[in-house]
Amino acid sequence: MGIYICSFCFAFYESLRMSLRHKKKRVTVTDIAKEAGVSLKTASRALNNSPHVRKEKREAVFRAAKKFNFRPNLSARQLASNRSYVITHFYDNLNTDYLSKIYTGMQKACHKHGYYAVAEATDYSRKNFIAQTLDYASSFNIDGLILSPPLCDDAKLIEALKKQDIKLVLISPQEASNDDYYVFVDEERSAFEITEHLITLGHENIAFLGGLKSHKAASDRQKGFISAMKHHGLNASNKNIKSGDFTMQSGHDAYVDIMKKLPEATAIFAANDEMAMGVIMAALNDGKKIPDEIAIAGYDNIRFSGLFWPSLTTVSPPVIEMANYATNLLIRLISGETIKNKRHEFVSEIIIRKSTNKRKSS
Amino acid sequence: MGIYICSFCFAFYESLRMSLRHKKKRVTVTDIAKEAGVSLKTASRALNNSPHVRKEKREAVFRAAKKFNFRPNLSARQLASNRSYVITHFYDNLNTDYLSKIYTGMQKACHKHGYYAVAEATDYSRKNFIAQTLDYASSFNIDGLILSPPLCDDAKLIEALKKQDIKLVLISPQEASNDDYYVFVDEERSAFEITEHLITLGHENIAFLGGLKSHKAASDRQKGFISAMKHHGLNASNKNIKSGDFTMQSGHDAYVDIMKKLPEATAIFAANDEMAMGVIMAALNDGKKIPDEIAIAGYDNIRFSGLFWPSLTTVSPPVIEMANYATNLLIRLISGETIKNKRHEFVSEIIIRKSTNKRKSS
DNA sequence: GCTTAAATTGACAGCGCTGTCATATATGAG
DNA sequence: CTCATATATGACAGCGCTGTCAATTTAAGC
Repeated sequence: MGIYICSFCFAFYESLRMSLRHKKKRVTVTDIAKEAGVSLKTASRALNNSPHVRKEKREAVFRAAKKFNFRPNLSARQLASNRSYVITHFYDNLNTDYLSKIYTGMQKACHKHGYYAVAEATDYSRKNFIAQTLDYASSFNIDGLILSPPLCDDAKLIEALKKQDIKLVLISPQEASNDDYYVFVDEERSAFEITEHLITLGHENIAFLGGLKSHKAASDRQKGFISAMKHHGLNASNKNIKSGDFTMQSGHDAYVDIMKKLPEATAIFAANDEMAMGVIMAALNDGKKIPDEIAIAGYDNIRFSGLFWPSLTTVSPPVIEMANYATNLLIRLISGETIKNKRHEFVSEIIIRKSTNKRKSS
Repeated sequence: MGIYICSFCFAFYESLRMSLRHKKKRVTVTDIAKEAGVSLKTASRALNNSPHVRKEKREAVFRAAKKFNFRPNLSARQLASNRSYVITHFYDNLNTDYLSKIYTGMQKACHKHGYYAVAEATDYSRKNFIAQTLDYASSFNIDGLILSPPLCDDAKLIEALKKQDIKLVLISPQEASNDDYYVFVDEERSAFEITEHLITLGHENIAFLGGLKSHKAASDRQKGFISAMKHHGLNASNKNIKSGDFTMQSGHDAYVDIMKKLPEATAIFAANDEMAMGVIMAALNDGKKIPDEIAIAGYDNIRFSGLFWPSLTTVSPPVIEMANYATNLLIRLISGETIKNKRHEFVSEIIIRKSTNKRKSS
């Protein structure tokens, strides 16, 4: 006769052992398969939306999964399929606002497909930057990468990643090659629209404050401004086009300059919100009432532009949606789907706040 | 005789097959073990810093790992050890600046220990918020959670997570129980110091602009202000203590109020940067020179405070370091280490910029 | 030297899933 | 009804690692 252990004690011992090992009982595909009366593999197929499963069995599997509140174990899936289910956003950018929005968009898409979203800061200026990036990608066995400016414009990096067979989707590249997948936003159009908004309000002498020349977005915004002005028979020349460096300070300085050379200006459109805020501060300091004496518009819709006083009329690029789309696209690429449209265009929203108003006839 | 396949063709076929299956050749622990002349398990132990490995063998293993540029496969590790190696930051907060800093700090710590950092937005107002959070944690098999305000103050949530045996570390909880692990920063001390900075500059009539009463940080900052004033024999009463709601607009309004009731004020210390910026704007609008006619200090060091014009003297809480420490602590907890100090205090840095200066004797 | 305890090591199973490939079943053409 | 073809299903191995536990080596004590 063996040793007798009462079932209660045994259960107690087991539960103690379990709790010590921190193992929670997991529901596995096998459990689901048993419940649904199919094989392990069929259950797996059903759960992965394979088309080769008969309707009744598929439904039985989903019923069982729901009943047991089944969650696939990602680690096992990763190991078996030799994929990481990790999508990384590589960035080198201090704009936390922008980064957070990208992350939010990625998350949304990743969550839906059982992927992990990871954001990874890189030091672009580092010597062996590309080698380190590749090293990282292979060590974490990254399935796909989202690249935002400025990294998405590094042709060498992109080439190296492609060679490693890592799927890529770019966000707002300055220029993309024909075989790049990317999302972008029509800057020129939005700049046109917000300029038109100012014109509709009755402004005729509008100054534009541009950004760095090397920055494609800045020159697109300038193009939009110019064409809106011309379209309405208004002047757009050196006299009312200035340029700054995207900082608040440069917005401040530009205001002073504009008021000296174009004192009749009743509106200023700055190519980014920070400069617009600099303009606002200089204008307030100058004793001008905003928006009654001077209307001010920005671009980007940074978080602060809504909190500012007065709140800023600006252009809001749909960064979250872009990142979400890009990530969905990336997941489809990873899954081996063939994709017709390698690029997708987004349109920004014009957000009208308190810094612009009808021109008061003086 | 079998079928003859020339080795060249075979190699070609293999490489084609590999590339089609997207399988890169992986270096595994087995390879390392062979190279180092030890068993698989000993190599595994060495790589995991187990103390039960002789020095020579440990070194041989590390040499081999280095030679082959070995990276452990996290999925396999996760699966075998029933841990996810994922640490998640749950948040419900719109302040992207703060979130990014926390993420950066987590990343640093996670990277060092082979963990993934994940940030997960939650909707705190949702009805079944706690159930959903638990569901998420179990589905992703999360090892540990970082909680920041306001989630770190939800006693019910914390209790539910603890019951699930999920390790927790809190960042800046309003009040923590004795068995919580958390990091925090001494707000009162920093408020004291920055007030003292203003006093040292010669200011005597200093106004304090507080925040929401319910916010512990705000009342700590106010305490620091009061004790610094008293310590230097200066007045701190209803006359020079106002309160706002942390918005720029409320800073603006408070300035107007202060100048009406305390026109002799030469310095204003606001309990957060946004209100300080509102104060600056109102002061500029009022024709005051900053910092010569009025000095202004804030609190938080949000990204914008350095870009503002004039740049803002403020208190910079070491959020990145706090998150990094919290994550390291969490990893130690997960590893089963017993920890003596459940709490860790941080001290903020006072950042002196252009918005404060010596009081000009009028 | 021998004995005993402690430290070190290795063999092996198995985590939960997917890929492969062989088998079973359904469908359609004649 | 038969055979060929397409579709659906399941058995099984194995991804790379860690936990368990037994075997081996080393150190310590006398």
